[in-house]
Amino acid sequence: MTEAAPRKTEARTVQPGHPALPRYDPKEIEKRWQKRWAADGLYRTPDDAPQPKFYFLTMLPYTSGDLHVGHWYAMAPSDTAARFRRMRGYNVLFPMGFDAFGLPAENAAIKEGIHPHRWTYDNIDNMRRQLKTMGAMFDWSREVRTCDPEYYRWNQWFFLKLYERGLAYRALAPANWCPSCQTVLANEQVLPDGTCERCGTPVTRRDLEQWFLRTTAYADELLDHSKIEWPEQVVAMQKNWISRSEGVEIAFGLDLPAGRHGAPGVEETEIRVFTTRADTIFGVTSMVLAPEHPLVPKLTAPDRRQEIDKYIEYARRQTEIDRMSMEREKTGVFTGAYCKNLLSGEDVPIWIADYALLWYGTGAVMGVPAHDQRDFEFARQFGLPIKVVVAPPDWDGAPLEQAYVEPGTMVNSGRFDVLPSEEGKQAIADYVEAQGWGRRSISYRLRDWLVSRQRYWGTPIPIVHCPKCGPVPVPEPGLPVLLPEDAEFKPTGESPLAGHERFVNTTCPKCSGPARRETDTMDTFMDSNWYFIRYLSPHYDAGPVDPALARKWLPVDQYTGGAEHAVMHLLYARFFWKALRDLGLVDGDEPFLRLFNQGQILGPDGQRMSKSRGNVVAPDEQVSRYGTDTFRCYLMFLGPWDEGGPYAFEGITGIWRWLNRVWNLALSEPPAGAADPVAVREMRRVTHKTVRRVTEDLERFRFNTMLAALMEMTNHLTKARESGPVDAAAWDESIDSLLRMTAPAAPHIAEELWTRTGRPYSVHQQSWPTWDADLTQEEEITLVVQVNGKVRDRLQVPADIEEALAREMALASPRVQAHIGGRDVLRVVYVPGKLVNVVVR
RNA sequence: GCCGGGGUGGCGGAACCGGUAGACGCGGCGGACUUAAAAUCCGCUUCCGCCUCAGGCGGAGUGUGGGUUCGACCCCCACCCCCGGCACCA
Repeated sequence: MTEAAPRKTEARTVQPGHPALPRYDPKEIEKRWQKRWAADGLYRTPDDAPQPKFYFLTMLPYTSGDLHVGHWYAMAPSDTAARFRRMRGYNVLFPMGFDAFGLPAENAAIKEGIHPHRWTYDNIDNMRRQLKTMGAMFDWSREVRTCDPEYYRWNQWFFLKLYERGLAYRALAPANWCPSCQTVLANEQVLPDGTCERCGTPVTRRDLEQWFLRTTAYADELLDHSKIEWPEQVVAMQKNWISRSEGVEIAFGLDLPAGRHGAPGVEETEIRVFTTRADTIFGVTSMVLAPEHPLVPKLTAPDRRQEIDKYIEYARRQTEIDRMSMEREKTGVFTGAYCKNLLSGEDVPIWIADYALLWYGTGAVMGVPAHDQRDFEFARQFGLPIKVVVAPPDWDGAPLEQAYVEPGTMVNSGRFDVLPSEEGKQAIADYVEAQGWGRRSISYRLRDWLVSRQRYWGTPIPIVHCPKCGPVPVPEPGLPVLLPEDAEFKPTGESPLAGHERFVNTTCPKCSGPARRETDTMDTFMDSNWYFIRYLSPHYDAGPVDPALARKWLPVDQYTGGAEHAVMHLLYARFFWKALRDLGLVDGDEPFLRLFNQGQILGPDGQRMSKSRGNVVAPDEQVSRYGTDTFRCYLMFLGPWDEGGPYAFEGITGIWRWLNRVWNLALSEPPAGAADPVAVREMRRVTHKTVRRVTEDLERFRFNTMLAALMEMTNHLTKARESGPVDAAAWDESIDSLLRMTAPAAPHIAEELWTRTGRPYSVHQQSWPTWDADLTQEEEITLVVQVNGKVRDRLQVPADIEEALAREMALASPRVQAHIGGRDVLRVVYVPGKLVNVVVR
């Protein structure tokens, strides 16, 4: 590729009062520079550059096949910020890859008869092509595809490391089952309304042997975000999701009367509950067990058995939707058994009810209707006594209309009476611990991550089930356990791999006897746990990452992506990183030091874009009409990046016009001659102020105001040129800065103009301009004069005006005098450089 | 219900640390160029009222109602609405 130069055949536009200029033709320019940059390896990130490293990561796309506006909205501003970093002297790593495993590939295969492998790789090729039209500085030499065996091999390797450490385990558990996807889902993948986040089908429960990763082992550490700069919103969502509660585990005595033993030999002598309200223990009037609680069959009275069984059956049939529906009346059944409140000595009837959740706390709730709204409703429903033990202020002993959950003074609580309930909480916890009836404990809402999936297009779990040895890890030389190409992948509820004889039948690595492979595959969030580590050395085969490069590049300095991943990817990835840290594979406690969530781009109607609504904006179409640079800038100009918002087709012309003005400005000779010194100083002031504004805006990802500042500068230069001779040096400085500052947002036009104005290739290897604070000083300011806080006059005064003079001028203003109207001046407030406020009355 | 974020012209949005509300852009209106249109360029454009109307003057105004302050889009209190998340978590 030769140096770009204006060609004779080019179309020209005539500017009023200016010689004919070549026309701005983004199509031609953009294609040409993309080729040149690729040929020159301009965006290859060296591992050994002397500059400080900066790892700028943006979330990789799922291989849906088409790059939509949402991708552009996420990536173009990220690219701009990364380019800015680079110009500021950092060695910036800005990689890209493809999240390539997952259900859609399989569904497409079933629907259209294309193999998931083929579907995925075709999509990758198309998306890579589309991504390249963005003109981003992605280092394609580091591309990662998560469905490549050389990638998922390390998923398996990690899995085995976690398994060795007891962080991966298999357990029988009631799992979220999507009848449509025919697979289990992690809790995070069930929407609040109880439907599958992928297909919207109501999720049901199934008891299944599943693989889990022990995320709860890191619950407390995951709750600590003090080492990272993340949006408050995401931090709040993670905290909320993990939700730590401090309380006490307390035993209730279980001494079943003869004849009440459901089964011979009930060895348990207690039921343990978890409570955060130990202070209310004297108010317990029922014990509520989750229907699936293991003690239930043992302690149910024979005459209650039928009803209890019916209720258990009813509870397990509930979909998440039923179970979560609001305003539902409390249901439950009495077991016929009692337990003993060890503190009060009272007998307490044992019930089962589905508002007690097996997985939370101990799966058993002490029912305190007076001080817990759920228990209150339950007691009302079944006529259980409501015993007040924490007196509300001014309580006259009347029955409560609803649970009183606030602190108060303890009553009816034996030796703890009269204590403030907050103190009572501690006193009772101490007492319980001293008596050996329980201990303080912590419960989390967070549950372990269910990672196995009964689907084909994913990473096979590298375990062999041997009838003699049980589950046996595949030894490292046996990795990767390859996903067979020729599987029948119709969903049956069992993994499609289960029907693949050659895959399933194997020998036990331990005893060499016949054995069967695990046929479940891993959740695709496993892939996104560490893809950013693989970018560093995508083809390294002695480990998941070249350790030297891991030390150099990790952790990620800046991560950008959508907030929808707050409690899935972003939580799993933090967990995973911490596990890797403890395995000695990475250093540091957090994978992503800074996070920024862009908002969501909506259709022109303000609704989520969807084919069915017909409000989808096709990026390719916008690009072919206006060019990549215009489209990139427009996405950034729409509004604050973290807010997202509707895409308005009309507005893009504003950016288009602006880039054309920049084009004309840079290529036209300004009128020569002796320039007015005031105008020269003004031009330099505008330029240096703009450099400051743009720099500060880019640091904070405020692309919309950055572009507004560049437009203002452009407008100023246009006017300056119209209104007389221009100082050549000041003009050159302005154009130079303008082009450098335009380069991150509109890389192609900036490069073209940079070259056409005789500057050395490439603008993207130039340093970012700096500003001179002295030159940004205004000579004149507008002094606002207020009377009683209302603006009454504006005076043009020298910036360094003396206070006395300013006050004098303000009071002398006829407009101000008119508004004072002879009233007494009480005081005059002077704010240097801003205003004078005359207070009268 | 709880936790975050937000409510500013016709529209997207701007406003530093409490000091000119409406930058920048779209749209609209008027004008220049053109046979014409497109494109481009220039001017005006928060609302209301008034006047001696190329201009000028006054009032109101940042979801609502209060408060603090010389001065509030910004701080405080109460409330309404919108968006996102969580929601029987003991």
